[in-house]
Amino acid sequence: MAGEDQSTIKKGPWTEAEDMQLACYVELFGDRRWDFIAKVSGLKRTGKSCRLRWVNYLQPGLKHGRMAPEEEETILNLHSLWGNRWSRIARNLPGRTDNEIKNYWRTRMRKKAQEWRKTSSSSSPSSLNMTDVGIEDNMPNIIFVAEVEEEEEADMDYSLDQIWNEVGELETPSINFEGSYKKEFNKSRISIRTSSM
DNA sequence: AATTTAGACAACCGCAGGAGA
DNA sequence: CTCTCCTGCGGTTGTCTAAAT
Repeated sequence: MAGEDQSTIKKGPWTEAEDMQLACYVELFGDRRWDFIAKVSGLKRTGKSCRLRWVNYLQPGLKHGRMAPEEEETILNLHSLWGNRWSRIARNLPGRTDNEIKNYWRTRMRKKAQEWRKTSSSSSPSSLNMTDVGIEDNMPNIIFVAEVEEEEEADMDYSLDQIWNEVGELETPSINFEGSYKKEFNKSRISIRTSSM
């Protein structure tokens, strides 16, 4: 245990005063020893929370707001190369954080999944070629086969997140479903076939 | 004008890996 | 060598706001 008093740990959005306090202490002690900073600053936050706040919001040089078209393109390219290695992708986008990129990607994929659902409901509902999703140009042909359980089929309780998860994973065949990828894959209700057409 | 929906952003959680005792 | 603690990463959830109905 980190020895934090659970009863006094604060959660939720940071206030401006907390931000200033954190920034001061990071200035003093550097952006490394987060548990220490959390303690000496008097902030009732965990070291983890302090680090996250600094990295994603307070750190100098961060860009906020919409992604530029060049940034979007970079994300697409790097994601097709590295998959969900957000921090790695972020290192190639100065001023952007892994969290930001992850959020951007998630939103984008959700949108794609919705578009797909619309179009697929008017055509064949049970299979999907990746090119239909509009993401894939340089992948082997991959076909989704939805194995929707009966009780879920009726009300389309077919999570968009699951769809985009699968799409995201498939974009990076080199990742080989390691670690949490594997975990998520096992939970999935979609099976995936790679066809060699 | 009120309500609902979608998008964007912020923050938490669990886990894994590395460093140091 | 083993254990503990800390940090960083990726996934997930919550919140806020703008747009649509």
